[in-house]
Amino acid sequence: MTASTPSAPSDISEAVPAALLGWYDCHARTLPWRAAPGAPAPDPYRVWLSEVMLQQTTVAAVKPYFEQFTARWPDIDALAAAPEADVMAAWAGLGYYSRARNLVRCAREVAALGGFPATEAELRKLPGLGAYTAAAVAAIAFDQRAVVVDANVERVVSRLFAIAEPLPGSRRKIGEFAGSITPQTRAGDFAQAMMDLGSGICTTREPKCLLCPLSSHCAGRASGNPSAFPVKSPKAVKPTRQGTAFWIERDDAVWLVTRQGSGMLGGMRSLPDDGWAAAGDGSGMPPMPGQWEAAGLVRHTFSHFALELSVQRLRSGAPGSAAHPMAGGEWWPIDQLADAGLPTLFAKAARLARL
DNA sequence: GATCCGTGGCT
DNA sequence: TAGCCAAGGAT
Repeated sequence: MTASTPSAPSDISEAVPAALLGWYDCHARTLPWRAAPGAPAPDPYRVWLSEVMLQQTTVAAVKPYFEQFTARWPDIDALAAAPEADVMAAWAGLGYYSRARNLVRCAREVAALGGFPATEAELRKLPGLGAYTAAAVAAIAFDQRAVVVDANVERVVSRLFAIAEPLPGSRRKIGEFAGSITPQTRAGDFAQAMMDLGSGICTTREPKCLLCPLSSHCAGRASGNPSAFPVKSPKAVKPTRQGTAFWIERDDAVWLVTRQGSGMLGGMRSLPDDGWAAAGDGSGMPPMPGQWEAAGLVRHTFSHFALELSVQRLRSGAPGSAAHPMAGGEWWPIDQLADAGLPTLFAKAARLARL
């Protein structure tokens, strides 16, 4: 490294982090899981929990869940001791439910270890921690120098260096450029500063270059059209599937099942259905004979397909007149349905059936 | 590398 | 408003 004055660094690998951290010191967002710029690192448990919740999920959606989780399970030992079903129900509505299953597994592993490992490589071995989350926790909770690359960083770096190669093929190149501007110190602040910049300034549409601390270094801005970066491959169109869900009611209770496996909504409580998740085109066959009535249609869009869910309702008459219609479920009091932890699709279906 | 896996906010 | 997309991970 050639000589350069700290006040006016000439090399981009020094100028960019210096400018970004200076901006962050004044403009950092205040978030429930975050320490102030320059402050000691926060509790690794809270950093980890927030990072998992924030995977593909907006800050606005995460905030209430983070508050509820930390109030109910204030530390790793409390979460490790929680029944998995309670955690799944508490996660309901947040989506990507494999995160909740891995959250419980991870909590139990970490509790058995006596605490979180403090290195990126060890963190990476834990369930639910991929390259991004391991780097983020290492940097934010343990002040380890780690190259943290999420969608924000991909966007900022793609613009800063005007990377023409489209995602996802450009990931390796983006990682190398990100590494070139990641400082040796203040790793956590740098990572969070990149995310704040990507979230509030270097936004997907109409980036606010006039407010950007990196604008003078930005090749994307110099190109005249920073919004053109990152270049992305066209995405596939979502097919539409049809399915049917069944509202079976008796004695002010409804029959709920718990979904098996790790597929769609795996491990979550739900209404019985006709297998649309696996079959792609549900048979519509009810699980038992009776006077079924159409309660309506729910339209719901998942990550990779849209669903038109027909909701069929059966009010089976005299209380206690029949045995359970199926094995593997439970009668749930309808006035306590909010506590069942139904994923959003089935919460919509239940709302329809109760009208 | 490609595919599967949710949801809600924003424009 | 209908589409776009967000602090990704597992397989």
